[in-house]
Amino acid sequence: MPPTLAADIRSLIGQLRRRLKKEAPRHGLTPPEQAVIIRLEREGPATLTTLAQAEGVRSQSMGATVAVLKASGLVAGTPDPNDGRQTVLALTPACHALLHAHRTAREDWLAQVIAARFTPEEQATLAAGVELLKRLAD
Amino acid sequence: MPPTLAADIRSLIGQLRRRLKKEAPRHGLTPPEQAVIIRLEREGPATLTTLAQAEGVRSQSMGATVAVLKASGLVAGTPDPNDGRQTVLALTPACHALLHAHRTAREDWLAQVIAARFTPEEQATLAAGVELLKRLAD
DNA sequence: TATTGTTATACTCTATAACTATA
DNA sequence: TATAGTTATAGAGTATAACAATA
Repeated sequence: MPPTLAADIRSLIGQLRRRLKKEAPRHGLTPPEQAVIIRLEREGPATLTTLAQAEGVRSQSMGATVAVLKASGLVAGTPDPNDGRQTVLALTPACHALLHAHRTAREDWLAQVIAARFTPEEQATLAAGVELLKRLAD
Repeated sequence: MPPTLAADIRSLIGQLRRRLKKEAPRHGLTPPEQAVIIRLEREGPATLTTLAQAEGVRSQSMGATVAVLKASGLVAGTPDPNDGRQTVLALTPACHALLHAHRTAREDWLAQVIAARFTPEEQATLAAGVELLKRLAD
């Protein structure tokens, strides 16, 4: 049974994606929207093009995602004073507050499952595996 | 920085999905189609409902995926003699031949990347991490 | 009645192409 | 010309709802 690992990964990605999507209604954010918020929180303000490159999508696709977040009041854009073409995107104070409330209430389904159903050793293995999978995405 | 692992996984899934999709044109199969073929090869013939449950999608969605594979001549359905409602789906000889040719030609992009860019130790870590991620998909 | 599978329809995510505004 | 971003359009993947055929 040779190419098991590659085949496993292919199958796994689709299933995890659907699983995450199924939980999305809990916080009202789709997976791509979550990814953008996570990135802006960790790495600070960014432009549309930068976000698109980081997530591996076209600027048009990222534009659609960001437009929803702007309409929800979670992300705001301010014009770059040095370059009139660029808009710097950042999380709003309301979004920061929501993230904090969400975490203190332990509402993150995925984080809870990881904490509840995996031993510390397994969590370490999981983290190591995730780091390696990131390399596959490049 | 607490919920890093969960956030990493969320971000990772989307990126890996887009990466796999980008390679799909090489073999002419979309990720869901690949998943079905992999499953039928490993576990043998199955019904539409069984496949849908195993992949975590509705039977309507699986029906659409299988319809494409049937039209391509990779999957064939034969009526179950015991239960007239069911159709048993299986890979065609042509599909088996394609899979074999594909593997001997080492054309699987993902399998090649794993073999080339990961040490045996890393591959073991990767395999362990993938097993744990499978549990998350339940 | 319950189950298998199909048809119709809609929404999300992403892509390509064509455009505007600024550099 | 080149880059940042927008608008228009299309396709893949999946869902819900309603149905037909068989058990």
